[in-house]
Amino acid sequence: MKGKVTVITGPTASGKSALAIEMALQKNLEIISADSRQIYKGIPIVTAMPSADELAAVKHHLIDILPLDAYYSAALFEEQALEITRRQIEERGEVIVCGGSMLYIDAFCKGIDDIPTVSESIRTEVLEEFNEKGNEWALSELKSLDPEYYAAVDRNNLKRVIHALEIIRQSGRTFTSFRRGVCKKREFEIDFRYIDLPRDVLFNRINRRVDLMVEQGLIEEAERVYPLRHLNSLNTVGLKELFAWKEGEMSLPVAIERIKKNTRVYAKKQMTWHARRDFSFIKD
RNA sequence: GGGCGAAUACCAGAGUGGCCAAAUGGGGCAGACUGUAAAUCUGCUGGUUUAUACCUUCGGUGGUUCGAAUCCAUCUUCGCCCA
Repeated sequence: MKGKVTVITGPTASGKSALAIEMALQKNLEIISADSRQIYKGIPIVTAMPSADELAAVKHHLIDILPLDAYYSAALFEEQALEITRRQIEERGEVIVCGGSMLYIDAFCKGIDDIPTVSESIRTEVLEEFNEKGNEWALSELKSLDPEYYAAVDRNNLKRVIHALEIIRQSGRTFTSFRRGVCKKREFEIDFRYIDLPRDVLFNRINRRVDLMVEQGLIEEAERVYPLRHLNSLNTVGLKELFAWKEGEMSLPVAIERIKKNTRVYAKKQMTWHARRDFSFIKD
C-alpha cells in the first residue's frame, strides 16, 4: 500500500493549520492533528484549535476528543495516527498530518520504541515511594537496577529517572533493554514541510495571537478549567500563567505578558528540536 | 537657596576596603530530550576565538591605600524635604 502523507509542522503560530486546511480543501483530504494539547476537549482557545467552521469544512482527526484527565502519549499518537493514515490512504491515497508537537511528528515519521505502558497502580506506587524517599533513593535505585540508563540520563531530570523506574517495575526488565532507537520504515511517502518564519515575524504573530485569544475568551476558558489545574493536559502555556494570576501570584497584565514570553520560548524549543533532529531520512 | 538620599552589567537589585567580572531575580541567547513533550531538564549572558589566564567595568574627575564598587573631596544627574 503506497500512499502519500504531507507532514506540515513548524513552530506555534507559524500558520500550519491554515496551510493544512487550504491544502485539504484543495485536494479533498482529511487532516490528522499532531498536537498534544488540541487533542483534549475543553481548551480550544489556548490551543488555537481550528474554528468550528474550519472543523466543519475539513475533517480533523485526533483533535478535541479526550477528556482532560485522560492519559496520552507520543506512542499512542503513533499508533492511532498510523491507523488513520492507513484508512485514509486506502480511501483517498493521501492524508495530511499537521501539528507542532515535535515528538509526535517524530514518532509518526520515524516510530517510537515499544515500551510497556505503565499501569496506574505502579505509577502511583513509584510516585508515592519517591515522595517518601526522595531524589537520592530514585537515583540509587536506578543505578542498581539499570546502570546503563543511569549513566545516560540527565540525573537532574527526575521525571525521566522516575519514568525509567516505572518501566523497570512494570516489566521486570531494564529500561535500556527497550530503548532500541531504531528508525522504523514507513510504507508511505512523506512530504515533509516545515514552516520557517523569520524570528521577529513569528514573534509578532505570537504576540498578536495571544491578544486575540484574550479577546476570544481565554480568561474565561482558564477559569472554567481552573479546578482541574493539576492535570498535565492543563500544564500548558496560556493556562498556567492564568492559574498563577488566579492564585494571586501576579497581576493579569503580567500574566498575559508571561504567556507571550512563554509562547516565544516554546516556539524556540520547537525550532531547536527541528533544527537538531535528523529528518533527512524522509527525503529518500 | 538650604538639608537629606540615590547613582552598580540589557532591566530590577544585592554588595559598604582584598575571597568581586560583581549575589539574586527578570529579560535575552544557546542546548538536551523515545512515553502525559505547550511537559521536563541544562548551560551562557563585560571583552579576549581556548582559559584554575589576562584586559576593561560599578555616574564623571581627582585623591587616600600595598589594594576601592566599597573610604575622602569635588562635579553631574535624579528623587524627597525645608524655603
